[in-house]
Amino acid sequence: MKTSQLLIPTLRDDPGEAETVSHRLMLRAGLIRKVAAGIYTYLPLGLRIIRKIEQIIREEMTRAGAQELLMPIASPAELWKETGRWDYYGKELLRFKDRHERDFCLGPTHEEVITDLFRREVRSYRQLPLNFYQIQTKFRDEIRPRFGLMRGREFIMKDAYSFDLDEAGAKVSYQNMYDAYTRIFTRCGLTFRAVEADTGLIGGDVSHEFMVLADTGEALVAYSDQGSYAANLERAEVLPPTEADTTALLPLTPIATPQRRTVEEVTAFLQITPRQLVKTLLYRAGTESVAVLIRGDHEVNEVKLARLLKVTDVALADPETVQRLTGCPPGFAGPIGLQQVRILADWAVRGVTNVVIGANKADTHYQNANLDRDFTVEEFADLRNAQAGDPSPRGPGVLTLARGIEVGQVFLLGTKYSQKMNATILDEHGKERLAIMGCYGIGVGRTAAAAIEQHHDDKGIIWPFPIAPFHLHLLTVSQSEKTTSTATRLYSELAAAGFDVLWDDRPDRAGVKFNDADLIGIPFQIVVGDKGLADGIVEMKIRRGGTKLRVAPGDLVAHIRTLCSETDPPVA
RNA sequence: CGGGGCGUAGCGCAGCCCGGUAGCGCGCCUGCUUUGGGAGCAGGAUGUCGGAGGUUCAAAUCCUCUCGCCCCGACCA
Repeated sequence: MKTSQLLIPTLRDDPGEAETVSHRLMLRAGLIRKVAAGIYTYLPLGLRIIRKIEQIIREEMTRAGAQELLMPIASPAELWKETGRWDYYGKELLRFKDRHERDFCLGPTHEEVITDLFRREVRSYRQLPLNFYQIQTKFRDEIRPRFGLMRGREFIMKDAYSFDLDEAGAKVSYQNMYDAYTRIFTRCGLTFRAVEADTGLIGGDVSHEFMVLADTGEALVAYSDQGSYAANLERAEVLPPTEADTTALLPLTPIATPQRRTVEEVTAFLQITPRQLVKTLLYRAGTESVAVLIRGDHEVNEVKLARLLKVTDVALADPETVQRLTGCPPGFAGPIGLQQVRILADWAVRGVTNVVIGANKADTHYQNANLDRDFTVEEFADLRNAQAGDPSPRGPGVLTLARGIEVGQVFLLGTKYSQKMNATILDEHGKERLAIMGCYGIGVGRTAAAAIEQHHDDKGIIWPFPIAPFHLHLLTVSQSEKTTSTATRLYSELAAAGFDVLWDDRPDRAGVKFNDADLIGIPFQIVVGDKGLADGIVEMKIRRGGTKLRVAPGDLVAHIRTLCSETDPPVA
């Protein structure tokens, strides 16, 4: 295609609204434009990238035996009420009424719709396993959309749903998708890691997230430096401490700590380290309040806490509640004499002696508090975030933390949806059984954004070849008849050889074209101009690394073929 | 929802404190020259100053309300 016929509104300046690299470059390279917060138009170049990623997804989903269908964006409330998610999903679910005052929502995910289809249309185990997928626009009314396509409200998602007769089959389907995702992200040229994940609102038992490693990622990943263990920090397990602290117990002593509330303030005031202090945090979990004891140098993992308490959500108690339960303002709560709530503790609290704790009295702490002697704990559990240096919970090594962008997630759902919606099939004995389900998502736009986060330099984007909007960027830097005719010939030769070619045929100066080309980031630039043609060559520039080559026009196709096969990632 | 910031030409911004005919750079249009890393000269077009109300002889500027957007946090496939 020719630049003169495409809308590619590149920007010289960084738009003020964008902070992250991918958001900025997507706007500057003319890939997207914002319509409202978290809602974007894909311009021609941006759409081509989306389509390339979709194509890779389709090929791999087909290879994995999944079949494509397309569900509606709007779905009726009744289906959501069947599973309870009409109430449970909260404000993220965008609801509206039709002209008959019937409740509808825009689909944030499609378990209900696909399960409804399945129960109506599939009767026999002979038809299983089944895996349906679609690539479709989703809507989630996110609290805070941000970073362009990274966290939009409206976004393109590939979602797949598997149905099996039994657990064993479901696990095969799950692994099958896991493998397909690995191929997809590899083909997209991404450095990623599959990590164990929490299941959140979707539910189910087993889940992995595919994380593209990047400093701008919103998620934290803990992984073993030597073994294969890797998990989202929300999920990463921490083993109980193995060594007992045998320090001699000292007498419990109250101590005035005026206005010292935080771990930093108290430890600085008493000249102790954070691990010599045990925090007492009051949480609201459903209708209950609980106290959580945790070492001063640790952080409570609220996902773990919620899972232990079997609630969907926990939050720190507000100051009034703290005052009511402990008799003092926040900052001085402690386990001694705490009557009205259950006291839970992280494993690590068992391994420390002579610690500082709050005294449930304003401006007062205790020193040398000791478990069992001075206070008791109802239950110990893994309640903290893993930290760098913690031993890997499974396999060798210690944990390292890194940031990641979640581009995909796979879930083994079990019967969570099939049970609520009564999606049954007949087994070989003619008996009804609940289908075992899995679901699998990929954020298409987010994958594009993640690719930019991983592949760019100070001049612009450097697209991995397989998802580049075009393979080759033909730049004519002279307006002469000779240059134009050579370019015209090359343009059709390269297209005939199977390459997607963008020809910058604008009458602009060379510098403008070079800068735009670097910004847009097509992997190979081919520069045709009078200067080179006088020597009988055209110039090739490899965007990644900037290597320049001089090639005779007649050798160009063969040359690019060789280069492509050497490029990392290779042509699919 | 809490905290912070911003809405002035297509983009980036100044002007606002201290009220007095709306500016700069880039881009855009016309012409000429130029043409291998964001050209030069000359001429030109483009604004409900986010919106509503108020104060005032006079509001981009002061006051009130409101809408939108960005960032941090809470939240989240």
